[in-house]
Amino acid sequence: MHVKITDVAEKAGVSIATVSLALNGNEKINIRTRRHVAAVAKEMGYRPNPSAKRLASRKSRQIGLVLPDIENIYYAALAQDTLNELRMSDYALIISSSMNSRQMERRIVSDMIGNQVEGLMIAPVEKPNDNIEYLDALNDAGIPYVFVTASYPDLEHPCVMCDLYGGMKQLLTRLYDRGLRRMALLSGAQNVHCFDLRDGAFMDFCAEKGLEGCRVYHLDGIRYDDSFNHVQSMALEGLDGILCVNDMMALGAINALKARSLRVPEDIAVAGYDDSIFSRISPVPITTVRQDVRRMAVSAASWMLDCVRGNAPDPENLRLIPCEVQLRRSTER
Amino acid sequence: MHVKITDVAEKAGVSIATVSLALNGNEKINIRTRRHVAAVAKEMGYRPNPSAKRLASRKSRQIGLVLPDIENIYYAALAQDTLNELRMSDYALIISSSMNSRQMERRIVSDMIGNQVEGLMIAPVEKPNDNIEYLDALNDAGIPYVFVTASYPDLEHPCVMCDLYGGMKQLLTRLYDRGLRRMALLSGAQNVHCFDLRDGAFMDFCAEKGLEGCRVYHLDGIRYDDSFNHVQSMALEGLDGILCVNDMMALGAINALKARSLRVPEDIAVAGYDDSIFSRISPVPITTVRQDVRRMAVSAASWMLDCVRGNAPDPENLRLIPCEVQLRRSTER
DNA sequence: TCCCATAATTAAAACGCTTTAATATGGCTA
DNA sequence: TAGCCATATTAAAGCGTTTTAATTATGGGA
Repeated sequence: MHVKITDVAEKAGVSIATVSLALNGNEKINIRTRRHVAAVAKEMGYRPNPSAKRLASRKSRQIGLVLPDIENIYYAALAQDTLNELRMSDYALIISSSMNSRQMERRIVSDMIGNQVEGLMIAPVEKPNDNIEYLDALNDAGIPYVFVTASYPDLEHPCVMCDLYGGMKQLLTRLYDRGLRRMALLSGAQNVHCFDLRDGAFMDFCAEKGLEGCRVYHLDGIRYDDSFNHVQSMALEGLDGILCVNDMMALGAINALKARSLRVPEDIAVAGYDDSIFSRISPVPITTVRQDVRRMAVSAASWMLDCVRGNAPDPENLRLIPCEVQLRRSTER
Repeated sequence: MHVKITDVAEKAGVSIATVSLALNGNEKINIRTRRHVAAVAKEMGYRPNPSAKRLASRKSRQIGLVLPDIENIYYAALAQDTLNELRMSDYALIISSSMNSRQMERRIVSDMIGNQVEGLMIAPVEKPNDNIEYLDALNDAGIPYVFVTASYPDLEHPCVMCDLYGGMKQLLTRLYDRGLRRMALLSGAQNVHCFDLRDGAFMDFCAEKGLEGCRVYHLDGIRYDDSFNHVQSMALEGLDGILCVNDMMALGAINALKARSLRVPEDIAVAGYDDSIFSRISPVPITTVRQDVRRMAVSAASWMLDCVRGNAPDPENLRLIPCEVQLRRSTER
């Protein structure tokens, strides 16, 4: 039914060892033999059985990507970019999504280990203090991993992420220059690194400048409704700016402010984060901070490929990726 | 290093055949032995090598999902739902995205075949008239497939999708009842089934009601900018409604109308499709048609699982899934 | 006690590839 | 001409399971 290596060997008049070596481009095999074998294989439509290949070579040729939420536009972009990055390699990408559940994340990682991925790229739901168990499992199994969209300097894991702290600082500087003095940050759950970083930048900045009355709100969720509902009922006295950890939330804030008959940016400025489509479709274009997701994907994938291929991974790939402020009308006063 | 079946067999005091059969729940093995083996395996942390398993049983235990664009919220939802649906099965889902390129789609399908998926779920970029080549390949390889979010009655392929035609008809009926008589439909490229269906419903409806001056525009893309730019420059005389094939485009239309100092819905009504987040975050909540993506994913996955498991697939799963109109303010006059 | 049917277990043959150590070939040198 | 060496090829031993046919218990009836 299916053509296998023995068929190719027979037709090409060589041994299966030669076919295998030739097809894998082994230099030991005479170049003319290699070409001949390749031609015969192609003619016969030979496709090596991946399971057999994996078993014999003890490599799964698979890399896992664990996402918190594939329906989040940001992670979807990460998935697409990673897919593209690995497409030309001989590694397949196995994508999974935990729906923001730590428990699910653990199960997924466990399944990935069971499925013998050679490496794992993890965009963690939370700072993995109590996830360490699965890191142990990864270490025990000798599976290289890299955190994406997260960074844990204190835990010394390989991480690639954008400089959220720096991005927030830059944004604040620009807003400060525009005269904003009392701002609120609508953030996500505490102890989630990507929020903690921006919370920290916010508080540090306010402390540096001696700004009073600035405040961080930790919302339960980071969707449109979460910020909309919150802004609808929050105390706004004296506030001249609302920052959000993503653009969709910023849009929620804008719409809630409008519902309260407040104008953006005249009465109050609003800024988002990520430079996603939401910042551009807003009735008032939203000032935001651009994250270079593509570059993040490329760095993480390159690092991962180095690891699984046994090359010395380039530490350059683990460097923080700078963010860039995009000023738009929502903060022009 | 890694514990394998021989280790378990030795420790349990049985043969590897017994271990294999026991672990796979074969009734031939005494229930006590099964339990004993299971206990030993668990204690030793035994995880069968998936490659060996796949090779020996000649099953890859993998199902592929080919998407046109994973960054599109609609397909991302489909991916998540499918992932969830297969999670409890013993099949892994391999997700890939073609970035709306037919060529890429072909390559992906080819790679999936090479990777020996047992079944394929395809959300095709275009009506597969010239894709038939890869369908041949699938048939030759005996790989069952099902189209999702697409339906080709004339080609007689298994398909699961929402009733886009019916949904559009329902929407038009509601709008007609509200007095709309001259409408424009902003659609996507021709010969893409999911657009063709709605275009057809639109034209059929207009013909039935004898509406003059209704018109379908085939835009190059179906993103925000595509509709925004189009509406910015299109002739609006006498038009009382603009329909779009998704909510993001409807939002683009609304914003473009606003830029032209036209009010929605007072001056002109706007409707979208999908009932996505965009219809709710709009300054004017958008009337739309809800597609039950989850149900579509469940149906497709169930059908696929039946196929790969060798069960007779339930034709019920291939039935058109009804759509539901969501009336919102953008069409209230 | 013996036999036989039945239940439970196992030996051994795949599965289709990789990889290593060994073999064959054919100059070239001494 | 024998001996070497470099190059090219191959035999054969895995890799860790599943699966089938064969073997070995088990126990109830004659």
